[in-house]
Amino acid sequence: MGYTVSKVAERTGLTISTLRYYDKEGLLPFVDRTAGGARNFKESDFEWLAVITCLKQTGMPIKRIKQFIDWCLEGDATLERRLNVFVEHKKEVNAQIAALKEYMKKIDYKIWYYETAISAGTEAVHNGEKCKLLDKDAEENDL
Amino acid sequence: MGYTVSKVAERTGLTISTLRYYDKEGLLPFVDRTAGGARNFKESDFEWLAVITCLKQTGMPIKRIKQFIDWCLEGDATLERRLNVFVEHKKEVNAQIAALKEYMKKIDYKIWYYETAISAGTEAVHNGEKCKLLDKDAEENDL
DNA sequence: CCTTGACCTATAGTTAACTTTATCTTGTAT
DNA sequence: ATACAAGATAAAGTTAACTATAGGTCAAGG
Repeated sequence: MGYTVSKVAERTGLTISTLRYYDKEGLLPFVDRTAGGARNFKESDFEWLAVITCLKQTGMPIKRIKQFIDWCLEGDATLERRLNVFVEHKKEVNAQIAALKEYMKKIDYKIWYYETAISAGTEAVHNGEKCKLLDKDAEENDL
Repeated sequence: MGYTVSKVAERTGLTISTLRYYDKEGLLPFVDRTAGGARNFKESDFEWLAVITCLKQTGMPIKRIKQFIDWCLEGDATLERRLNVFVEHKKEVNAQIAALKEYMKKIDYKIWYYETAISAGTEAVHNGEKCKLLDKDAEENDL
Protein backbone atom coordinates (compact mmCIF):
# COMPACT_ATOMS: atom_id res chain seq x y z
CA MET A 1 0.00 0.00 0.00
CA GLY A 2 1.10 3.54 -0.39
CA TYR A 3 2.01 4.94 -3.76
CA THR A 4 4.67 3.82 -6.21
CA VAL A 5 6.80 6.42 -7.88
CA SER A 6 4.71 6.16 -11.06
CA LYS A 7 1.47 6.75 -9.15
CA VAL A 8 2.99 9.82 -7.54
CA ALA A 9 4.18 11.03 -10.92
CA GLU A 10 0.69 10.61 -12.30
CA ARG A 11 -0.93 12.47 -9.42
CA THR A 12 1.55 15.33 -9.12
CA GLY A 13 2.45 15.89 -12.75
CA LEU A 14 6.14 15.48 -11.94
CA THR A 15 7.95 12.85 -14.00
CA ILE A 16 9.32 9.64 -12.50
CA SER A 17 12.84 10.79 -13.33
CA THR A 18 12.28 14.10 -11.59
CA LEU A 19 11.03 12.40 -8.45
CA ARG A 20 14.06 10.12 -8.35
CA TYR A 21 16.32 13.09 -9.05
CA TYR A 22 14.77 15.04 -6.18
CA ASP A 23 15.25 12.05 -3.93
CA LYS A 24 18.89 11.76 -4.95
CA GLU A 25 19.35 15.46 -4.19
CA GLY A 26 18.04 14.90 -0.69
CA LEU A 27 14.67 16.56 -1.12
CA LEU A 28 12.63 13.49 -0.18
CA PRO A 29 14.23 12.00 2.96
CA PHE A 30 10.74 11.30 4.33
CA VAL A 31 9.81 8.76 1.65
CA ASP A 32 9.64 5.16 2.89
CA ARG A 33 10.87 2.07 1.05
CA THR A 34 9.34 -1.38 0.68
CA ALA A 35 11.27 -4.47 1.80
CA GLY A 36 12.43 -4.83 -1.79
CA GLY A 37 13.83 -1.29 -1.92
CA ALA A 38 11.10 0.42 -3.95
CA ARG A 39 9.94 3.89 -2.90
CA ASN A 40 6.67 3.76 -1.03
CA PHE A 41 5.06 7.21 -0.80
CA LYS A 42 2.36 7.82 1.79
CA GLU A 43 -0.51 10.28 1.69
CA SER A 44 1.30 12.88 3.81
CA ASP A 45 4.21 12.93 1.37
CA PHE A 46 2.05 14.78 -1.13
CA GLU A 47 2.02 17.78 1.19
CA TRP A 48 5.84 17.75 1.22
CA LEU A 49 5.83 17.54 -2.57
CA ALA A 50 3.40 20.45 -2.76
CA VAL A 51 5.74 22.60 -0.66
CA ILE A 52 8.77 21.58 -2.72
CA THR A 53 6.86 22.34 -5.93
CA CYS A 54 5.75 25.70 -4.58
CA LEU A 55 9.29 26.71 -3.72
CA LYS A 56 10.75 25.42 -6.98
CA GLN A 57 8.08 27.05 -9.17
CA THR A 58 8.63 30.36 -7.45
CA GLY A 59 12.31 30.25 -8.27
CA MET A 60 14.04 28.72 -5.27
CA PRO A 61 17.03 26.61 -6.31
CA ILE A 62 17.06 22.97 -5.31
CA LYS A 63 20.04 23.43 -2.97
CA ARG A 64 18.13 25.98 -0.92
CA ILE A 65 15.08 23.73 -0.84
CA LYS A 66 17.31 20.95 0.43
CA GLN A 67 18.62 23.24 3.17
CA PHE A 68 15.02 23.85 4.22
CA ILE A 69 14.20 20.12 4.19
CA ASP A 70 17.30 19.44 6.28
CA TRP A 71 16.13 21.99 8.82
CA CYS A 72 12.71 20.33 8.92
CA LEU A 73 14.38 17.10 9.98
CA GLU A 74 16.24 18.85 12.79
CA GLY A 75 13.00 19.67 14.60
CA ASP A 76 11.96 22.62 16.76
CA ALA A 77 15.47 24.04 17.03
CA THR A 78 15.21 25.31 13.44
CA LEU A 79 11.71 26.85 13.57
CA GLU A 80 13.04 30.42 13.36
CA ARG A 81 15.27 29.60 10.41
CA ARG A 82 12.41 27.87 8.61
CA LEU A 83 10.11 30.84 9.20
CA ASN A 84 12.85 33.03 7.80
CA VAL A 85 13.04 30.92 4.63
CA PHE A 86 9.43 31.76 3.86
CA VAL A 87 9.57 35.38 5.01
CA GLU A 88 12.57 36.06 2.74
CA HIS A 89 11.15 34.02 -0.09
CA LYS A 90 7.87 35.92 0.10
CA LYS A 91 9.82 39.13 -0.54
CA GLU A 92 11.47 37.57 -3.57
CA VAL A 93 8.18 36.36 -5.00
CA ASN A 94 6.59 39.76 -4.45
CA ALA A 95 9.51 41.32 -6.30
CA GLN A 96 9.01 38.85 -9.16
CA ILE A 97 5.32 39.73 -9.41
CA ALA A 98 6.11 43.45 -9.37
CA ALA A 99 8.75 43.02 -12.09
CA LEU A 100 6.39 41.00 -14.29
CA LYS A 101 3.69 43.65 -13.92
CA GLU A 102 6.17 46.34 -14.88
CA TYR A 103 7.29 44.39 -17.96
CA MET A 104 3.64 43.89 -18.82
CA LYS A 105 3.39 47.64 -19.46
CA LYS A 106 5.99 47.32 -22.19
CA ILE A 107 4.21 44.31 -23.66
CA ASP A 108 0.93 46.26 -23.73
CA TYR A 109 2.70 49.14 -25.41
CA LYS A 110 4.06 46.79 -28.05
CA ILE A 111 0.60 45.38 -28.67
CA TRP A 112 -0.71 48.89 -29.15
CA TYR A 113 2.30 49.68 -31.36
CA TYR A 114 1.67 46.74 -33.69
CA GLU A 115 -2.11 47.14 -33.75
CA THR A 116 -1.64 50.73 -34.80
CA ALA A 117 0.93 49.78 -37.40
CA ILE A 118 -1.34 47.07 -38.81
CA SER A 119 -4.25 49.51 -39.03
CA ALA A 120 -2.04 51.96 -40.88
CA GLY A 121 -0.64 49.21 -43.07
CA THR A 122 2.93 50.11 -42.17
CA GLU A 123 5.22 50.47 -39.20
CA ALA A 124 6.28 53.82 -40.64
CA VAL A 125 3.26 55.34 -38.93
CA HIS A 126 5.40 55.38 -35.78
CA ASN A 127 8.02 57.71 -37.21
CA GLY A 128 6.16 61.05 -37.01
CA GLU A 129 6.35 63.72 -34.32
CA LYS A 130 3.21 62.58 -32.52
CA CYS A 131 4.59 59.09 -32.25
CA LYS A 132 7.90 60.26 -30.88
CA LEU A 133 5.87 61.64 -28.02
CA LEU A 134 4.17 58.30 -27.53
CA ASP A 135 7.53 56.56 -27.70
CA LYS A 136 8.79 58.90 -25.00
CA ASP A 137 5.92 57.85 -22.75
CA ALA A 138 6.78 54.25 -23.35
CA GLU A 139 10.46 54.74 -22.66
CA GLU A 140 9.60 55.85 -19.16
CA ASN A 141 8.45 52.30 -18.65
CA ASP A 142 11.71 50.80 -19.87
CA LEU A 143 13.31 48.21 -17.64
CA MET B 1 29.46 59.14 -31.52
CA GLY B 2 28.04 55.94 -30.21
CA TYR B 3 28.64 53.67 -27.26
CA THR B 4 31.25 50.95 -26.82
CA VAL B 5 30.18 47.57 -25.53
CA SER B 6 31.46 48.44 -22.06
CA LYS B 7 29.46 51.68 -21.95
CA VAL B 8 26.34 49.78 -22.94
CA ALA B 9 27.06 47.16 -20.29
CA GLU B 10 27.41 49.90 -17.70
CA ARG B 11 24.16 51.59 -18.70
CA THR B 12 22.01 48.48 -19.12
CA GLY B 13 23.36 46.29 -16.34
CA LEU B 14 24.05 43.49 -18.82
CA THR B 15 27.62 42.19 -18.85
CA ILE B 16 29.97 42.67 -21.79
CA SER B 17 30.00 38.88 -22.32
CA THR B 18 26.24 38.77 -22.38
CA LEU B 19 26.04 41.52 -24.98
CA ARG B 20 28.56 39.75 -27.20
CA TYR B 21 26.72 36.47 -26.65
CA TYR B 22 23.40 38.06 -27.67
CA ASP B 23 25.06 39.48 -30.74
CA LYS B 24 26.49 36.09 -31.66
CA GLU B 25 23.01 34.58 -31.26
CA GLY B 26 21.64 37.10 -33.72
CA LEU B 27 19.75 39.29 -31.28
CA LEU B 28 21.61 42.48 -32.16
CA PRO B 29 21.77 42.70 -35.98
CA PHE B 30 21.07 46.44 -35.75
CA VAL B 31 24.33 47.29 -33.98
CA ASP B 32 26.83 49.15 -36.13
CA ARG B 33 30.59 48.60 -36.22
CA THR B 34 33.48 51.05 -36.40
CA ALA B 35 36.00 50.88 -39.25
CA GLY B 36 38.19 48.77 -36.95
CA GLY B 37 35.42 46.25 -36.28
CA ALA B 38 34.38 47.34 -32.78
CA ARG B 39 30.67 47.43 -31.95
CA ASN B 40 29.30 50.95 -32.03
CA PHE B 41 25.88 51.16 -30.32
CA LYS B 42 23.66 54.15 -31.03
CA GLU B 43 21.03 55.72 -28.80
CA SER B 44 18.13 53.90 -30.48
CA ASP B 45 19.77 50.53 -29.79
CA PHE B 46 18.90 50.91 -26.13
CA GLU B 47 15.24 50.61 -27.03
CA TRP B 48 15.97 47.31 -28.78
CA LEU B 49 17.90 46.15 -25.73
CA ALA B 50 14.98 47.13 -23.50
CA VAL B 51 12.60 45.00 -25.57
CA ILE B 52 15.00 42.06 -25.58
CA THR B 53 15.45 42.36 -21.82
CA CYS B 54 11.70 42.57 -21.30
CA LEU B 55 11.10 39.39 -23.29
CA LYS B 56 13.99 37.54 -21.68
CA GLN B 57 13.07 38.53 -18.12
CA THR B 58 9.51 37.42 -18.70
CA GLY B 59 10.68 33.97 -19.72
CA MET B 60 10.97 34.02 -23.48
CA PRO B 61 13.84 31.83 -24.72
CA ILE B 62 16.54 33.47 -26.78
CA LYS B 63 15.65 31.49 -29.89
CA ARG B 64 12.14 32.90 -29.86
CA ILE B 65 13.47 36.39 -29.29
CA LYS B 66 15.74 35.91 -32.30
CA GLN B 67 12.74 34.85 -34.37
CA PHE B 68 11.03 38.11 -33.41
CA ILE B 69 14.13 40.17 -34.25
CA ASP B 70 14.37 38.42 -37.61
CA TRP B 71 10.76 39.34 -38.35
CA CYS B 72 11.50 42.94 -37.42
CA LEU B 73 14.16 43.03 -40.13
CA GLU B 74 11.71 41.71 -42.70
CA GLY B 75 9.56 44.83 -42.47
CA ASP B 76 5.81 45.36 -42.77
CA ALA B 77 5.12 41.88 -44.12
CA THR B 78 5.61 40.46 -40.61
CA LEU B 79 3.56 42.98 -38.62
CA GLU B 80 0.81 40.45 -37.86
CA ARG B 81 3.29 37.84 -36.71
CA ARG B 82 5.05 40.36 -34.50
CA LEU B 83 1.78 41.46 -32.95
CA ASN B 84 1.03 37.81 -32.31
CA VAL B 85 4.34 37.38 -30.48
CA PHE B 86 3.28 39.96 -27.93
CA VAL B 87 -0.36 38.89 -27.73
CA GLU B 88 0.66 35.30 -26.99
CA HIS B 89 3.44 36.34 -24.69
CA LYS B 90 1.07 38.54 -22.73
CA LYS B 91 -1.05 35.47 -22.00
CA GLU B 92 2.00 33.61 -20.77
CA VAL B 93 3.09 36.43 -18.51
CA ASN B 94 -0.43 36.76 -17.12
CA ALA B 95 -0.37 33.04 -16.39
CA GLN B 96 2.96 33.42 -14.62
CA ILE B 97 1.62 36.23 -12.45
CA ALA B 98 -1.49 34.20 -11.60
CA ALA B 99 0.62 31.17 -10.69
CA LEU B 100 2.92 33.21 -8.48
CA LYS B 101 -0.07 34.72 -6.67
CA GLU B 102 -1.50 31.28 -6.13
CA TYR B 103 1.81 29.98 -4.74
CA MET B 104 1.93 33.04 -2.52
CA LYS B 105 -1.08 31.69 -0.64
CA LYS B 106 0.93 28.65 0.33
CA ILE B 107 3.89 30.79 1.36
CA ASP B 108 1.60 32.91 3.54
CA TYR B 109 0.18 29.77 5.07
CA LYS B 110 3.68 28.55 5.87
CA ILE B 111 4.56 31.87 7.50
CA TRP B 112 1.46 31.56 9.65
CA TYR B 113 2.36 27.92 10.36
CA TYR B 114 5.86 28.76 11.61
CA GLU B 115 4.82 31.89 13.51
CA THR B 116 2.24 29.82 15.36
CA ALA B 117 4.74 27.05 16.01
CA ILE B 118 7.32 29.53 17.31
CA SER B 119 4.73 31.12 19.63
CA ALA B 120 3.87 27.69 20.96
CA GLY B 121 7.52 26.72 21.23
CA THR B 122 6.99 23.61 19.15
CA GLU B 123 5.77 22.46 15.77
CA ALA B 124 3.72 19.84 17.59
CA VAL B 125 1.04 22.50 18.06
CA HIS B 126 -0.01 21.68 14.51
CA ASN B 127 -0.86 18.07 15.26
CA GLY B 128 -4.21 18.55 17.08
CA GLU B 129 -7.72 18.23 15.69
CA LYS B 130 -8.20 21.96 15.24
CA CYS B 131 -5.04 22.15 13.20
CA LYS B 132 -6.00 19.29 10.97
CA LEU B 133 -8.90 21.50 9.96
CA LEU B 134 -6.54 24.37 9.22
CA ASP B 135 -4.31 22.02 7.25
CA LYS B 136 -7.32 20.97 5.21
CA ASP B 137 -7.98 24.60 4.32
CA ALA B 138 -4.41 24.96 3.22
CA GLU B 139 -4.48 21.83 1.13
CA GLU B 140 -7.18 23.35 -1.00
CA ASN B 141 -4.54 25.79 -2.13
CA ASP B 142 -2.12 23.07 -3.14
CA LEU B 143 -0.63 23.31 -6.60
C1' DC C 1 9.95 -22.15 -13.19
C1' DC C 2 10.13 -18.35 -16.00
C1' DT C 3 8.84 -14.27 -18.36
C1' DT C 4 7.42 -9.60 -17.98
C1' DG C 5 6.83 -5.11 -16.34
C1' DA C 6 7.93 -1.85 -12.89
C1' DC C 7 11.28 -0.74 -9.84
C1' DC C 8 16.22 0.30 -8.58
C1' DT C 9 21.14 2.74 -8.97
C1' DA C 10 24.85 4.84 -11.29
C1' DT C 11 26.45 7.32 -14.83
C1' DA C 12 26.34 9.80 -18.99
C1' DG C 13 24.04 13.10 -21.90
C1' DT C 14 21.18 17.35 -22.74
C1' DT C 15 19.78 22.21 -22.90
C1' DA C 16 19.83 27.03 -21.95
C1' DA C 17 22.23 30.85 -21.00
C1' DC C 18 25.95 32.41 -19.96
C1' DT C 19 31.19 32.91 -18.60
C1' DT C 20 36.01 32.15 -19.19
C1' DT C 21 40.10 31.66 -21.67
C1' DA C 22 43.31 32.06 -25.32
C1' DT C 23 44.83 34.59 -28.89
C1' DC C 24 44.75 38.44 -31.91
C1' DT C 25 43.83 43.43 -33.43
C1' DT C 26 43.17 48.38 -32.80
C1' DG C 27 43.60 52.97 -31.25
C1' DT C 28 45.37 56.30 -27.98
C1' DA C 29 49.15 58.08 -24.81
C1' DT C 30 54.11 58.65 -24.05
C1' DA D 1 57.92 53.69 -32.31
C1' DT D 2 55.90 51.36 -28.65
C1' DA D 3 53.27 50.01 -24.84
C1' DC D 4 48.85 48.93 -23.22
C1' DA D 5 43.99 49.17 -22.41
C1' DA D 6 39.97 47.82 -24.67
C1' DG D 7 37.92 45.61 -28.42
C1' DA D 8 37.35 41.25 -31.22
C1' DT D 9 36.57 36.06 -32.22
C1' DA D 10 36.47 31.14 -31.38
C1' DA D 11 36.13 27.63 -28.51
C1' DA D 12 35.98 25.50 -24.19
C1' DG D 13 33.99 25.48 -19.55
C1' DT D 14 30.13 26.19 -16.11
C1' DT D 15 25.73 25.54 -13.73
C1' DA D 16 21.11 24.07 -12.92
C1' DA D 17 17.81 20.93 -13.56
C1' DC D 18 16.67 17.52 -15.60
C1' DT D 19 16.50 13.21 -18.96
C1' DA D 20 18.13 9.03 -20.95
C1' DT D 21 20.69 4.79 -20.86
C1' DA D 22 22.69 0.59 -19.18
C1' DG D 23 22.47 -3.01 -16.35
C1' DG D 24 20.48 -5.24 -12.52
C1' DT D 25 16.48 -6.74 -8.94
C1' DC D 26 11.86 -8.07 -7.52
C1' DA D 27 7.03 -9.70 -7.50
C1' DA D 28 3.03 -11.34 -9.84
C1' DG D 29 0.83 -14.10 -13.75
C1' DG D 30 0.92 -18.15 -16.93
